[in-house]
Amino acid sequence: MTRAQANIPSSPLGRKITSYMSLTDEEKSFLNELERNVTRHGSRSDLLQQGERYGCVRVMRKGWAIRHKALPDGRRQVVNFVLPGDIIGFYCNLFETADHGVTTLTPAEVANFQPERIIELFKLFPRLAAALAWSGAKEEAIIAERLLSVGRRTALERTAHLIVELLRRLSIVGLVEEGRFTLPVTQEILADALGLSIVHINRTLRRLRDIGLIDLAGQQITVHDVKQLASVGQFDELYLHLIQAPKQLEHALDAKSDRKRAGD
Amino acid sequence: MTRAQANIPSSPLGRKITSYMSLTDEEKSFLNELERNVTRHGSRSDLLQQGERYGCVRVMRKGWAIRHKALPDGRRQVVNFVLPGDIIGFYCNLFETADHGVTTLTPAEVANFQPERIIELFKLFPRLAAALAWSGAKEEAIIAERLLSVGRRTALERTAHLIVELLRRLSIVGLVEEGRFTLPVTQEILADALGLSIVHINRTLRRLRDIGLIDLAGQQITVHDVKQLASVGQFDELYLHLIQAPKQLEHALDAKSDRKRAGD
DNA sequence: CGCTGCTTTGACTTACGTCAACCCAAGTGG
DNA sequence: CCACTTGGGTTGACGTAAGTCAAAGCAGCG
Repeated sequence: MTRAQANIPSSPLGRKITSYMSLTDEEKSFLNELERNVTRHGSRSDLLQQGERYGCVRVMRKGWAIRHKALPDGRRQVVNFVLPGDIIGFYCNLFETADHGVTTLTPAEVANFQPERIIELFKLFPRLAAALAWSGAKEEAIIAERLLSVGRRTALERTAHLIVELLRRLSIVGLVEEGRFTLPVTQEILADALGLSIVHINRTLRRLRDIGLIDLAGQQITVHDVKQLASVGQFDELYLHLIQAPKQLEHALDAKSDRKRAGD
Repeated sequence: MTRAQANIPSSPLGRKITSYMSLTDEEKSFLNELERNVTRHGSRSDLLQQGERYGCVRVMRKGWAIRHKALPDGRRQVVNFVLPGDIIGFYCNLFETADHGVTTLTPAEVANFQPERIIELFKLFPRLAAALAWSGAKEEAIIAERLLSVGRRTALERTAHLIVELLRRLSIVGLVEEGRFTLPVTQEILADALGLSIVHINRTLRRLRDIGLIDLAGQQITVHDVKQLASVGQFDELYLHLIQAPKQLEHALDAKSDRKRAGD
């Protein structure tokens, strides 16, 4: 790996981490190296099936996917959306078998690497390990917030909340323009994400349109007034933990990792 | 720290990890050291309040607690139950502020340590770091399963499912005897955990009693036929990931950590 | 041009929520 | 020792948000 390549993290994962923590060259090149093996997948293809043995760790480079769980009789719950830059069940890879499936919603570009490399990462780059742990914690926070939605918010609130969440998450990776973004999702999938029936989601979206909060044209959704939509969904920024620097992390790691970084 | 002390992990956390991965003396004593500072709390006391800055990392030694999120208008969702041996929002401690609260349900004994020590742990004991990551992943899996419950299971199924989950989780730490265990929980809390109203939980429990699947006497609950209750709740062992050894983890860490462990 | 997969809408059903009592046990204080 | 409160549990009557069923519209596509 060349030095030049190492300096600019070309990996979405690297870019994501860089956004809240500065990386050493060694770390960057390790990440780039990790994401070297990229595969392409069609729309609606299973990257992982519930009950299957885990294969490799994956990072979403382009496209959308969902993590979902199903009951024996077919009822299904979408646990989370996998957006560009997201890791696909990072920790889950430590498990023997998958307790959920992962399916693409669009054609997707995915980076793959062996789980052993995670262990390697834990040993060689504790800062990266901690950063990824942080990232995993954010995922948990998102799922917990969805649980709050499904358990305690009304259909209208839930739907509004999800739209704002996606808007915010997509903004970070630069996929929103003036409140407009692509939502490559059928109403069935929205229903499964929000614990509603397909018919009810339809009516709820219609209501949001009628109120004038959103516009839907095919897969393009436009949010006219984020503030208002957020307030309908009782959206509280807190859980996304977008605040750039987890100071504690940065501090502690910088201060004491000088030994390891002496070579730079 | 004495050598003798180091050999037997007296910490619940240590015991938990030992159950699926053998620890070196160094690792054990580090864990024991971590849990040295123990505090006691009354029933119904907040260990952490939503919106508050995180203080320290906590491990539940004795007693129950809940992690919960609330909406501005008071509606509340219990995200998870914290049982003896559980870490309280391990990763969350990397965040600036808490997006959820933690409240004890019983008098509790809690071990506390500074978040910096996690960083230390990441640097000095990658195996422990990975083990804790695994443990965090299990927590995420539990929350995801609860999301499936709240989103897609009926009230009866949900309730049955939760009871079986608690039964299984408590068995691991030896708190179940012949299908009987203490459930230090009001119906209001059950309702908030399952996204139901308090009245409806009451009727649902009654139904479970009428069918003869459970017995409730005060805070003692007895499960007569776990198999049947599990089938009512569409309970699938998979998500708890109780399978002892995460082989991959154990393997990878053992094989390559010889350098570090040379001293033993 | 007739699939097939998705959305939309109306009519009706139902699981679950709300309201409002009443019960019971465990304090607690006069 | 007994009133009185307080926090929970239990039950009935009734309301409603959301589900189900069913049919019709509407692309895209071989």
